Amino acid sequence: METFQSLLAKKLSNALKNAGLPDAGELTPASDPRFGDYQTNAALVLGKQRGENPRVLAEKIVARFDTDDLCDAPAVAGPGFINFTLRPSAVAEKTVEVLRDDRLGIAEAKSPLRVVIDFGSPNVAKPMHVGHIRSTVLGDALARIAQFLGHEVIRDNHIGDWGTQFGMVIYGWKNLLDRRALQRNPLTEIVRIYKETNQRATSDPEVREACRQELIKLQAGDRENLDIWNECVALSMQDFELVYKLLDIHYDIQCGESFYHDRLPGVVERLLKSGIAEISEGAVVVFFRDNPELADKPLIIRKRDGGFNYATTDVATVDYRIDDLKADAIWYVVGAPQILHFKQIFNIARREGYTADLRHITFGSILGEDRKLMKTRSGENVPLRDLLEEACKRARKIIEEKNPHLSDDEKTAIVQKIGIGAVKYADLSQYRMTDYIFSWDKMLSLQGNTAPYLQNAYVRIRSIFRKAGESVPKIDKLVLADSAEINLGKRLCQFAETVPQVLNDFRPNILANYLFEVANSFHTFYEACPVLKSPEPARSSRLALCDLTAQVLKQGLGLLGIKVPEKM
RNA sequence: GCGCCCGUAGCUCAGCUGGAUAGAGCAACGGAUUUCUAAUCCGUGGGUCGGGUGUUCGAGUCACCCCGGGCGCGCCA
Repeated sequence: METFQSLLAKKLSNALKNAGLPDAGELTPASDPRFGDYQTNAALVLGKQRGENPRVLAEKIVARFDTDDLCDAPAVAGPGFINFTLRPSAVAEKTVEVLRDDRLGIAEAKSPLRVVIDFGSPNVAKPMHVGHIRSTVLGDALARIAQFLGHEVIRDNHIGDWGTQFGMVIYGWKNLLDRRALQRNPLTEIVRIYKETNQRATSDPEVREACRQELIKLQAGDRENLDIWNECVALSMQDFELVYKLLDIHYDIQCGESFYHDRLPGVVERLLKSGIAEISEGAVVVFFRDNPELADKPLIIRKRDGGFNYATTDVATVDYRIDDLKADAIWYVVGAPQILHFKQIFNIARREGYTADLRHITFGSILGEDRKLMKTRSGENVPLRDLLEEACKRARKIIEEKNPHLSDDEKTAIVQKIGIGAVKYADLSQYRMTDYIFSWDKMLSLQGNTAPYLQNAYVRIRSIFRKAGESVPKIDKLVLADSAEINLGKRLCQFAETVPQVLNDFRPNILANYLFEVANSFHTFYEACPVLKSPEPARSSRLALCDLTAQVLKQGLGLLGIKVPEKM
């Protein structure tokens, strides 16, 4: 199925050829409804290239443009733009086409990639907190979208399960552990012993040294320490799973840092051998002398004491993902503070001859109402599970107010979709690089660009079908007369143009904003155009529009990892 | 010192590769409901796009310099 955009672009290309001109500029949705539905700046670009009057060129192009019932005669406007307005009949036909397509018009990628997406990556022995929302939710949405577009996605949870923190955890386990507390709430107890050990270590050099020894024993394969480590990892994973279940997130593989442990010596040897790394002040270091930006920022891959670090693991991770998993691309959904680190890692990968497409997909922070990093009142990280439960609690309160007659079971199911959806949407509807201020009232509001507003549009449609008591009519012809109908139809046809755009720059907010516009157009239509009370053929047409709107909302939100309720 | 990100309406934010008179939502004000979920819709007011210089037919967008905020830069992850 072809979108209006690509149909028009082809026609434009033909017109240019017939006018003896090369392809130029671009054909995009109109910047303003006054200018029609699509516009091209081809004549402006060509005018500049050839030193000719753009308006004259535009006229020449328009004269050779075959509209073919698709749109009205293109109009030349302003400095030389060409504007296209779709004919309602063409919109009606395309809408039917989209309705019959189980992909809602969205084409699969021409050259599918195998892409590893690295997102989430919580640390063992620490509960997941707000800091993990963005990576997790953004990574999951990108994975869903890439997968839907036909890419082969491998979702990888790069868990922090092998850091220096284990020296302290093991020391705490051996000296401070309360077994009963561990049974009651495992992660809380592990965090407690970790924190307490950390405190002791800062003030007491002997404790610090003891922790170091525990870490060395662990890394040397000491049985007792390995057992403790294994148990901590398992308990932490159980805790992560609870959150993933709430968020409806799954991973294909969970290769944490420990997975790469025994590959690290080989990595360092290889880099030394190839001359990419060298020994400096007793450590093994990679310099980036020919890169002005990195010239004064070397990267240590083996410490003076022989230990490996984060950077070593990340080099090994690139190896595994490309050599073993055969990835064409790796997307790292990791916060902006690590930009430098990934530049270094990617630079090494290129020097080693890897050609895979490596992307660091960065994002900003979540701030509290005070515009500082979001923390609890006591200054701690807000546990993610608490936050999600709070979201559901608040959603329940609203539902009970608005729709008290729902059964308890119904409410519970709805509340999860609304509460979790609100948290996810608040994140995804905003450009990922901007820090955003976390506000319960805003994200759960029924007005504005929020998940509940979009979900409500869906619910209203479902309500119409319940009321009608009939299944969706199979239609082969739509009649679009009212401007609200035509606008909605156009909007729905744009779904296929919007979704692929997200991956241009990894911006799910493009899809979120589109869905908001769909819901807006639908509500306008809903006010202006009665559905069930209309005579045929309007009634069937409108039912079909409703049906397609519901499908686009459900599919679109689904691609963002957000569910829709039938009632709310 | 070097580098990265951000700065757009009172508030929260869109504006991908430079395109026409800069847009939403909230808040404010004014309307609409015998109607499929008013949980909505329609309308009004609101801007030196942090400041400046430059590049060009055209700059919120690109380059350079400032201002303000955040972050990162050999032995943490």
